[in-house]
Amino acid sequence: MGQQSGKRLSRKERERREHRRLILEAAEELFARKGFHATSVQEIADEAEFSVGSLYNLFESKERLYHELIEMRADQYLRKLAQRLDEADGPADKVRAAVRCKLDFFEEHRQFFNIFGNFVSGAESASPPMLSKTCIEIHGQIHRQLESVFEAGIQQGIFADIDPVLAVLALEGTTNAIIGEWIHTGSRKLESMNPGAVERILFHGLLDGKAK
Amino acid sequence: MGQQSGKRLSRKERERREHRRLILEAAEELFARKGFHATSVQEIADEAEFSVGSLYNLFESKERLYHELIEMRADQYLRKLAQRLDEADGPADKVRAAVRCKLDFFEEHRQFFNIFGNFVSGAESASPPMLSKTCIEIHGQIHRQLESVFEAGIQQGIFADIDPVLAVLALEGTTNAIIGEWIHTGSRKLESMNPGAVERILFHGLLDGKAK
Amino acid sequence: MGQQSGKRLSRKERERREHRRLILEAAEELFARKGFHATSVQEIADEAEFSVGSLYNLFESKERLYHELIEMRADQYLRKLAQRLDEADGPADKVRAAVRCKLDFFEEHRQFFNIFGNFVSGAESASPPMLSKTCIEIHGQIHRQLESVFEAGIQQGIFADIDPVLAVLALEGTTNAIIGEWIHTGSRKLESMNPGAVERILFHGLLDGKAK
Amino acid sequence: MGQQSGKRLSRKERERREHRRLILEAAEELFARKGFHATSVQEIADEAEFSVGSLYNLFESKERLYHELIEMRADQYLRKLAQRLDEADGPADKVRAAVRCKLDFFEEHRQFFNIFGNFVSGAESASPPMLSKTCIEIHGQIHRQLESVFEAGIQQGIFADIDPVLAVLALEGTTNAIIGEWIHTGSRKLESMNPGAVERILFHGLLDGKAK
DNA sequence: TATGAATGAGGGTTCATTCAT
DNA sequence: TATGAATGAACCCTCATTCAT
Repeated sequence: MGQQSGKRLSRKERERREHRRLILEAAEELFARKGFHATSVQEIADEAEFSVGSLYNLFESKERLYHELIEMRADQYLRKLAQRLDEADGPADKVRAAVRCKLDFFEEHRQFFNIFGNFVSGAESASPPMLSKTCIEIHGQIHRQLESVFEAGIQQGIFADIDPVLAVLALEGTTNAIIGEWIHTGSRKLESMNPGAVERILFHGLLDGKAK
Repeated sequence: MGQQSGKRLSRKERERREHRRLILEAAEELFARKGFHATSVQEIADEAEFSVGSLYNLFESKERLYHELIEMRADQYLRKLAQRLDEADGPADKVRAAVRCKLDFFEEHRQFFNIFGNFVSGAESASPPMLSKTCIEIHGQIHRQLESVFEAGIQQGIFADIDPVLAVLALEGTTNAIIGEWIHTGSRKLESMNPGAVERILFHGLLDGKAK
Repeated sequence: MGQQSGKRLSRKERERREHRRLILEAAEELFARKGFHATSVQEIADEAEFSVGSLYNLFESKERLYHELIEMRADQYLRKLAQRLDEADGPADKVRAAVRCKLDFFEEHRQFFNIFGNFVSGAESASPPMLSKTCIEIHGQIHRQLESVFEAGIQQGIFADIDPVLAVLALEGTTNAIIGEWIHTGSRKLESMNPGAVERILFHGLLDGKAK
Repeated sequence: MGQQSGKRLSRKERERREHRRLILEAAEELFARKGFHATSVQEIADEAEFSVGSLYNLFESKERLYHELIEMRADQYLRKLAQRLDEADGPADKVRAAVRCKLDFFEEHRQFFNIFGNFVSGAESASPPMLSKTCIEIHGQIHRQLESVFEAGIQQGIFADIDPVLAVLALEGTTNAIIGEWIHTGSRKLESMNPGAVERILFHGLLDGKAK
């Protein structure tokens, strides 16, 4: 009863999800700023304007909340990346798409970079142990997708005969460093750090083309 | 008092430094493995075979200990890097030296990468806030050194006309990703991740040279 | 309003009582199994298939619910005991009736023994403090009834000249120990723990009759 | 070094034991009065005039503290009982010794009765689940000792041919009821509840000897 | 100087109770 | 009236830091 038009979700259920979203947002901001251990459940609840009890009605534990936060954003990212790769034509374009997708995503969710980015460097230390598994898996998925792009490009003679794993590390490492620099230098987008410049360096390297 | 002859350090002072070193070593291992918050002062003291009281006689606080640990290794790294850059001839060789220096250093001190690497991505989250300042400064010093290498290389027409900041990010990001992969995939040195392969990708990019 | 004809209880009132009964039953099982503190209001509501809100509409508090549970069963027991004592002829028979009544009652309601039995030994510890008063009163009523049986038996020369208080304690203590043993050893009725054996030991004591 | 005369315990170790004793005493009083769940660690620490932290330096957990408390007193009781049984001559005397030993012990440690006595009636509900095992075992030890006394007495024709298990339950149940009554009626020793009266009722039963 | 027991604020979590719907 | 989400005080426990010895 009542109008359940498109969504067929009860009001209760809709509210529940909204409240979860609000808490996840508050948590994202705090975890990103202070890290997992230094953020208290009380702070998250305060920031989201709920009581601790309510938080625990919606999430099993602080750890599980962190987990869900990462899974939510990571899924979002994975879906976006898959779509952009799918839309792009040919290996070179797919690499460009991957770069742009990543820069776009983390420009919008730069808080999340501080949470997820930690794992890029293999530093699982700052988070609950159980978590690293999830993060490693997600990184694995991203890497596998990109590796297959490079493999295709190498077979087609577009890319040089470089180990695809290494190619992915160069791509991911470079973009991570750039995003980190954005965040760290106070959020303005540096002129030179546009996708074009990144692609140029990835595709052609540092050496002067004319010199070759 | 006592003999201060050649070294102009008293036995007391020498012992003091040795004890600090032992504690810093124990701390490095634990911080790297479990992170700052999950490592207790008691554990560090136990591992180093001192009492907590002694630890506090030698270090102001847990936070300060972490600080000093990073400063110690970072200084070591900075000195080594400066020396290698100095020894190398010409911008291209200096870049090769920087890559090799970094891979060498973190292969020997991979524990330290889990501590210091966290800051690479701008993620100060996992550590006490005061700390990030030190780390940012150190990263700043490294970056400035490398930037001047690239500036020289560009002026000499060896490197393409790329923003040196971006070039440094590519260099640092790629090497970070590789080191992270080493550590994470269980410490064996992947075949393709030798300095030569890294330099190839940095210098010539991903595209097939013949295609150009 | 509504039909109140024969029973002079409205449907509302009848439902109310039925719901209270259902909740009390669920609570009895849980309190007996897990104790007062380890049983949550939520669990009771779930077990009885009501919401917590409904539970609180019917009972003032968890503590009061516990209270009423004990009062309900204790009244039931007191009525049954009074009836059996009334039906029995002479002090000795009344004692036999008391023993059988108690064993019968707690065989049927062994869950309740875990709740009420706690007070037997004067141990009010596990329950809310306010509760002990009710329990003490009920124990008092039982004891007074039994004491008057012994007083009569002594006056009639049937029982030895023992303090009736002590006699009641022997009767109650022995039966409590037996019921506790039943429950504890897993619910089978031990061969030797029949009312006859209990009465034998209470009436004639441990010493061999022939030896007298 | 220092004088370690009789005890060869360091001062540190002696203090440690003394502090444990003080906390156990405070805990005994509170657990006895309010039960396990209703007693907070903070309260115990306050009562013993230590900080919570100190309590946790000396005891693993609240549960373990409770455990140790029971084990300590129960061992004390078991030793005393064994000694008294050993000293007594013949089954009848041993039963007398058991009664007196129990009344003496719990007169001195009536607080402990509220903790340990709970288990007499098989009501394990009020305590942490792990605990009941310890208590059941201890009760088992006591019962086995007493059962063998009755078995011997029956074989020697001193006791009537009653199931020894039942005889033990009568002995234990009766004494429990009496101790409970002592505690509950405010600690004065009732005139009629002297060991002699208890033994009389246990040995000769309720019936008037002349009537037989 | 070296020790480690003592401290207590702060952590994550639970749950009896309330109240808007 | 029936519901169950929201509340927050209180729980047990940890650990960086201090200080008497």
